[in-house]
Amino acid sequence: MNQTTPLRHPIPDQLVELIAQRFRVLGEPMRIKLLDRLREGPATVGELVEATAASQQNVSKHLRVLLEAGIVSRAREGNFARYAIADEAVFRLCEEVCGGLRAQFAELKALIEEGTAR
Amino acid sequence: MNQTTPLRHPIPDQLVELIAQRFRVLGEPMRIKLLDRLREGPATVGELVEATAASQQNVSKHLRVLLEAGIVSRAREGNFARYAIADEAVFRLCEEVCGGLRAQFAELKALIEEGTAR
DNA sequence: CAATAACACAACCATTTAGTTGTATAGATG
DNA sequence: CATCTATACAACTAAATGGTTGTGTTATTG
Repeated sequence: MNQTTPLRHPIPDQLVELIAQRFRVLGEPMRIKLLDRLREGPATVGELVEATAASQQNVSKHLRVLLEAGIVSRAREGNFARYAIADEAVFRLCEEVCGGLRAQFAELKALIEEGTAR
Repeated sequence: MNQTTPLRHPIPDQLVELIAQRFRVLGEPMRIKLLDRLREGPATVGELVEATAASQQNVSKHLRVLLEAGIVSRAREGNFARYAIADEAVFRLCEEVCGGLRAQFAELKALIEEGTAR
C-alpha cells in the first residue's frame, strides 16, 4: 500500500481535473497551517482557531474544504467537533514539495556564491 | 538525493507560504496538462498549443507560471522556445495524489457495494 | 425551559486569476 | 530591408475564492 503507480499518458481530462483540484485544496496557507496543527493529533475547531489565530468562521470554512476533499475527518463529540487527518499521504506531499524547495534554494545559493566569489 | 526529510513543527509561516504557493501552481488543469505533455519530452510552445488545444497566449501564460516556479526550463532555439521539465519531482507529487484518489475511490466503492448488497 | 457554548451556514465584499483580445519583440527568410 | 513566424507581454473581463459579518443549529447546563 501507499506505493505510487505510474500514471498513464495522456492523463484523461477528468483525472487532470481531480488532480488539479486536490492540489488547489493544498494551495492555501491557512489550510496548510490547519494540517500542520493536526499533525500533532486530532483537534476541535476551538483548538484550531487558537493554533492559527484566525476567526472561527474562517477556520470552519477551510475545514469544510479539507473535509470535502477527504483530507480530514470530522467526529462530533457533544458540543465539539473533533477533526483529524484522514489521509496521511498529504504529509508526504508536503515533504516532497519541501524537498523541491530545498533543491531550488541550494541551486540559487550555489549561483550566488559563484557570482560573488570573484 | 530526492529523499524527503521530515518537516519541523510548527512549520514557519514563510515556509507555509512557499509550500502553498507551489501547490497553487499545480492546482490548475491546464498546467497539469502541459506537464503531462512535457513528460513525453521537451516541446515548443506550438507543440504544447497543439497538445492542449488552448490558445497560444494562454499556453504562454501558464508556461510562464511554471517557469517562474522552477518546474520547467526554457531554451530559445532560433525562433522557437523549447520548454522542458526542470523538476522531475512534480511527477512523484502527481502520482502520490493519484494514489490518494485511488484510495478514496476504493473506499467509496466499498461503501456503495455494501449499501446495495442487501 | 431559558441561557449559553461550540460550531456551521449564508450573504457579502475584495482580491485573485484564468482566458481572451490586441499588440510588441525577436529571429528567420527572401 | 521588408516580411513572416514564433513567442511574449499587456489590458481587460468574468469567474472563483478568501475573509468578514451576521445568523442558524445543536447540545449542554442551570
